[in-house]
Amino acid sequence: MKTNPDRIEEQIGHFRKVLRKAGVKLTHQRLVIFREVARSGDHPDAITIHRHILKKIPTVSLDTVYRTLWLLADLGLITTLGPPHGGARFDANMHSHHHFICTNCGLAHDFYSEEFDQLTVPASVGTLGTVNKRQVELRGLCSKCARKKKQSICQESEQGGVDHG
Amino acid sequence: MKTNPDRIEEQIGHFRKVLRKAGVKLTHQRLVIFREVARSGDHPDAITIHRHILKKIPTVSLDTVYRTLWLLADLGLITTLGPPHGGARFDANMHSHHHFICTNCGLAHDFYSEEFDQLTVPASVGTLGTVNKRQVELRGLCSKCARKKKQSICQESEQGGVDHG
DNA sequence: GTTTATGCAAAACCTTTGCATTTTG
DNA sequence: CAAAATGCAAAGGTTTTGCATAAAC
Repeated sequence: MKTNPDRIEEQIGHFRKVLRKAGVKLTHQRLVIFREVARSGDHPDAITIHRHILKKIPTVSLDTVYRTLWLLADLGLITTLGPPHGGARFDANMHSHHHFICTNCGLAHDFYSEEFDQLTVPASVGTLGTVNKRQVELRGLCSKCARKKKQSICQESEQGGVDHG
Repeated sequence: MKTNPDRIEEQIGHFRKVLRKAGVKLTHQRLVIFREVARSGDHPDAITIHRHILKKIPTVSLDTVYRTLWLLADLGLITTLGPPHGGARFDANMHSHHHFICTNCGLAHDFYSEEFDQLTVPASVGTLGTVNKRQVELRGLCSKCARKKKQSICQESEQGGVDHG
């Protein structure tokens, strides 16, 4: 489960297959961008990825990086951290709680669970730093978006829709 | 544990105390902004908060909302969802995994736990939507930032420092 | 009264979009 | 060769900053 070279090549095989199946062209840029995200274990943002890609393809543009990343996300080859795109979101609930997050519209709903509050921090995490807060993120499709998707298309929702070209 | 009026007034009492203790002025704007974040259970972004505040203080500016939100976060009165500010972050690790997130520098490190992979989704969440992914977020200070804080100030770090005035 | 916060305007970002050119299948 | 992706440049958003005015202690 590490980002070792063998695993990355395995992932790239899958990447090629998914692109072909989706009828999407396999360009050099797309391959290098995907490899970069797969290689780096620290969940970089678009600009960090662009900086790294520039060393391999000096002419690549930032907007290609963005377009590719959202394409890969749409194809299910990568995911994003936190709520789907948009600005910082704030939370005044300082009690131990957890979140259900809709990966389509960004809805974030609190819920409570004594079981989740008491999760034991794995020993391996101790070497990374000090844990102040344990929070479970359950990600999926909220009922509203599920309904809309069923009807036809999920284009609008309370917190803003999702659409990357 | 709901955002009912009583609980909010209780939170506001705490809010006043923390501001006084920190030697920070208690302005009308700050009070209204804090109350708005406390009131809304859906973790709004700055612009959504601003829109709501405008109904109560028609002259409030968006930059005051931002300044206030980050101030409240620094005072520990509110938190942010996901990695601390910055753009979208990408993850090519499609295996079930979990994150340690440094709330200071934004470092996000994967770790694995069979126990965490198998968390039982509470029944109450079923009404919100369909869960595709369960992911635990352990939040705290990474060892690098802890070291820097100890030395003097944590001003710089790999993924960008934190400093809101 | 002094210090601090606000509002304004402008700047600095990050992200997306339209279009001519290049590349892929 | 047709269809699609890239790079460029420009626009669209969001977030931050400097400074005069206004408000809190």
